[in-house]
Amino acid sequence: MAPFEVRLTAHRRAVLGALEAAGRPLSVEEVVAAAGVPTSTAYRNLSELVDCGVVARVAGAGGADRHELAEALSHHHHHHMVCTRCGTVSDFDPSRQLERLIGREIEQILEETGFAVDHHVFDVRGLCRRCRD
Amino acid sequence: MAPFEVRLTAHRRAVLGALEAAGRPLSVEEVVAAAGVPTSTAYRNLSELVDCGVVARVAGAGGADRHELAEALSHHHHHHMVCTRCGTVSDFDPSRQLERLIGREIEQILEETGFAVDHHVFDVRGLCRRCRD
DNA sequence: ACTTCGAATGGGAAGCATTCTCATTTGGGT
DNA sequence: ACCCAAATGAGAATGCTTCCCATTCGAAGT
Repeated sequence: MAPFEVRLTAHRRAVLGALEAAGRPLSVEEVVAAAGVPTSTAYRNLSELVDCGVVARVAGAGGADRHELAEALSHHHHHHMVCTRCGTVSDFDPSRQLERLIGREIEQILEETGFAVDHHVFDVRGLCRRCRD
Repeated sequence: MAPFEVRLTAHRRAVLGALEAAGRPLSVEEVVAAAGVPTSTAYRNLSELVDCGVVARVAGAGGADRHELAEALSHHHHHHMVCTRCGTVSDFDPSRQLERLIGREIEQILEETGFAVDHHVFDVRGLCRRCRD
């Protein structure tokens, strides 16, 4: 795999700061702009932070990946609303009931198919309020 | 956007045939191999078929996209199990109860955030039976 | 069958996001 | 202050996908 410990350098602090300030998944381009780090460093640092479990990688609208603070570090478990027009991704909280049901579903999958679920992705795609107008 | 009508040429028939035979989302490489069409044609045809609503594009484990027959043409609504080791994607059926709850959740999202959901993605990621050994 | 013309094809070039390379710099521990 | 592995960053390299464009195909009309 990859290292599970990394130094907390100024760059990485800046990257984490940008993600925290945004409170939503950012594209690499946005991270580069907000954190003021070179592109190659942004990519490398984001990957390392993902490997450490500090940052989560989420699929955006096009092919480009986005990143946000891992759930353990942010405040709660959540899912994503991906705007298929402007590409912006924002978070939303699922209901307790839904999460409970998803948990049960995952157990069933293991039983019935032998597939060991590591984590689930429940994202919705559509148009954000601004892009609907 | 793109054309909503396309000719049903031999190539496109081959592509659709490959997707139908597989019964699971295929990588472009797999489509090229199974349908025996050149890569550029596979990409173009898959995109056109996606635009027509005949084929659905689904995100795989790495950056590479996969394609399968749209739900309207296959047999039922389903979700995906993505193996993070071998990249294979297979389908599974969600319980009625889960789908009902998801529908309700989507209504709430519109009410509370103004985000108009077009469709939802509920995929699980983990290790398939073969890759667990 | 023959013609016609827009649609489809396909090989390669181009475009992007991402990863790799490697010489140089940085920083934590001794 | 010194050492050495870790981090940096500019550009090269990779890999997936889209674009270009000269050629071919095919459905509708004659």
